[in-house]
Amino acid sequence: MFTVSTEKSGYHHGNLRETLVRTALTLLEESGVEALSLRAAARGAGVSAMAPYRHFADKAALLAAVADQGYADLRDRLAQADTQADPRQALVEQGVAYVRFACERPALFRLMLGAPVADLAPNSKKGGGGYDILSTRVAGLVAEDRRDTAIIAAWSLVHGLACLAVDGRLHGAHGGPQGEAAAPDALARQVTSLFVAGLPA
Amino acid sequence: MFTVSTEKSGYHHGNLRETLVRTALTLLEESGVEALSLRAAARGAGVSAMAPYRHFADKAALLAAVADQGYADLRDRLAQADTQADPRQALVEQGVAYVRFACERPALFRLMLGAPVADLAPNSKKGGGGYDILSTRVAGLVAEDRRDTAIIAAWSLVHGLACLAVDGRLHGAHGGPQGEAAAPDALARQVTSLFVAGLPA
DNA sequence: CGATGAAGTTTACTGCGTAAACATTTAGTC
DNA sequence: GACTAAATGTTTACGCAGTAAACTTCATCG
Repeated sequence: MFTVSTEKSGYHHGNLRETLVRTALTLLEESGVEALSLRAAARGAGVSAMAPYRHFADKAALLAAVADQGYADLRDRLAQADTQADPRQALVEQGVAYVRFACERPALFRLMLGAPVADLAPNSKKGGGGYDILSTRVAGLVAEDRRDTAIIAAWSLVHGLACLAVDGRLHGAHGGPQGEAAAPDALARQVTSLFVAGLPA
Repeated sequence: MFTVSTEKSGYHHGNLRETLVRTALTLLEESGVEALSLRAAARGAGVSAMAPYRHFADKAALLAAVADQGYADLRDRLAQADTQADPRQALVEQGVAYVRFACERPALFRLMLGAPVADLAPNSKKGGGGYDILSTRVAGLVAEDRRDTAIIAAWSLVHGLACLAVDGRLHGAHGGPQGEAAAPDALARQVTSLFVAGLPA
């Protein structure tokens, strides 16, 4: 039997894999993607530059592991937001939660839902990250023949708003002189409300 | 007066800046972002590795120049799509054009509308890339008090769908056994139609 | 106790972005 | 036409990145 020792014993770290993922996530969120390198993660974990290769095939594999953390988090948030009496209200709250997640953790959000980094993240596609929570909620709101379209539309709407907000494309040439855009939270609520209101029963 | 000689004369290239942008765009679209380096662009232009620095402050500046090409292209496509009698139809066509652009030139689309690369691209924000075309069309469809919301919603919707399609997140756990997702074109039409239909007059 | 294999280290190679110093050409002036 | 300055390319060099290969340490099992 093997004990997954959490101690470090000088030479052997004991818990490198998890430490690397944690370090990488911190690096990502505090200094951006461009600061996230295998070597930097190794440094942060107090280990030699090549050590990560004992736990990850390559950089993409580490990124995938970090992304997976994010999928679980996002899923939790959506599930939390979905606890509303009114189904339409629940959908709106999911949208707000999605956008809020993106704005609070932009680099992680981009890693998770931007250009695919590897096929190694189990939850990277439609099935993960709480997609089912969103789609179930939408499915309960529209007739079966428009169900698929409505689900994709709902996801597209909040995903698009999240991307635009995260990438700073909602400020500039809008209303006011210097276009002080509304907080993404509020925007998410308005936009998803508009969408939900227009949804055919 | 100065003649912008298009000839190359051995040592002096004569037209390096434009050649670099063209080469970079080709590299980007044929081999992806990761293949697009200053050095690769220089190689493609048949010039030394440092030559690009005479025309671009850094890599970000070159990327910004490439992106600007894309903004003009996208703008043209939206303008073209907007030539429809029925204003709602015109909006739908704009959405389809937006998504089609993204799917046909995914790497360029990501460069243009993904994580901002520099503030050097004149059209990178809301004001460029045909944002005004979309927003004008939407503005004509809804009452003034919901105008701003509707504009952002419309952009979010098509932008989100474009991102999801480009990043391959519309396949997988959907309808069919292996989820043969509908063509993004068709999806775009369905989704934007649904949105337009639900828009309050 | 000694072998085995997992986990870490060192060394090395290539490509990248960038800075600095140098070389070549073109343009503009006497 | 020769002289000079500015623009444009080139060479050299540095540090950092990802990764491959060979070596080292150590915990475990027979």
